Amino acid sequence: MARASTTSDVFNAIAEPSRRAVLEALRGGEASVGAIVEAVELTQPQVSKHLKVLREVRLVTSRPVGKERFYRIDADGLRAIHDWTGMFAAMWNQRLDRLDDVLADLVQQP
Amino acid sequence: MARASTTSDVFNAIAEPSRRAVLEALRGGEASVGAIVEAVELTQPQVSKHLKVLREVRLVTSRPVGKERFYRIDADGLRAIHDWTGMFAAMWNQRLDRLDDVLADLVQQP
DNA sequence: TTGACATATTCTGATATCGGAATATGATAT
DNA sequence: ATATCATATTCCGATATCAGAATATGTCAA
Repeated sequence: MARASTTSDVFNAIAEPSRRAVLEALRGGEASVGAIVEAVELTQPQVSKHLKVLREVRLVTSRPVGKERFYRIDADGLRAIHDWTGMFAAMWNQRLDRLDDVLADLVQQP
Repeated sequence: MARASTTSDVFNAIAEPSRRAVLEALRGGEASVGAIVEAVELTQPQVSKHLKVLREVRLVTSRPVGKERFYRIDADGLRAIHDWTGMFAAMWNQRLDRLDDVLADLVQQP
């Protein structure tokens, strides 16, 4: 048997650098496929294929608008990975709760 | 071209469920290969091969003790993934709620 | 040195995955 | 209906990756 299919596994889905790039391109919010194609430097079919994988593991959702299709991040799956790596937080020494830092920074800005 | 080699990429290294199992088996601290083989249900050669990958991306280090070899987690690589997923923390629903609470509190306090 | 034990490596075959090119689907407008 | 634009899918060939079996390396003890 070979590796678990990328389709059913969030860890595998983000193992691909291009897919991480797509997710990063969506950090600002919704974007059409065309906008993603411009943001990351990939061809349209490549982006569509990566989006399909991300859709199948529920890392993104899409919404049709005219002939375009807007994608947005559904971050819960990423949170699962964050939590998994967080299991090992006790093994790195400084700054255990980075997320709290982020929240603190946000709060500092009125 | 196919996917980036698992050898040079921490994301790929933990994309494999067996390798995550090995890491989880090491949460308690150092363990010999034999102990890992018993903890996860894999053959010895499989475990050795997965350990090799984990070594190459620096997720584990090893230390010889007699004829055994003890492995331990080097968690910094996991921290990189933790940080990457943390980039999307603002998009987690629960955290957003929490942020809303924090902001509401701020507004309440003059 | 020989034997026993622990771990690592090499080989093989099956499958998954990628990029690229071509093509298909779907929506709107004329 | 047809053209056009946006996106999705299919086909291909090359490569990566896995599990399993066999074998190699290395360490200690008798």
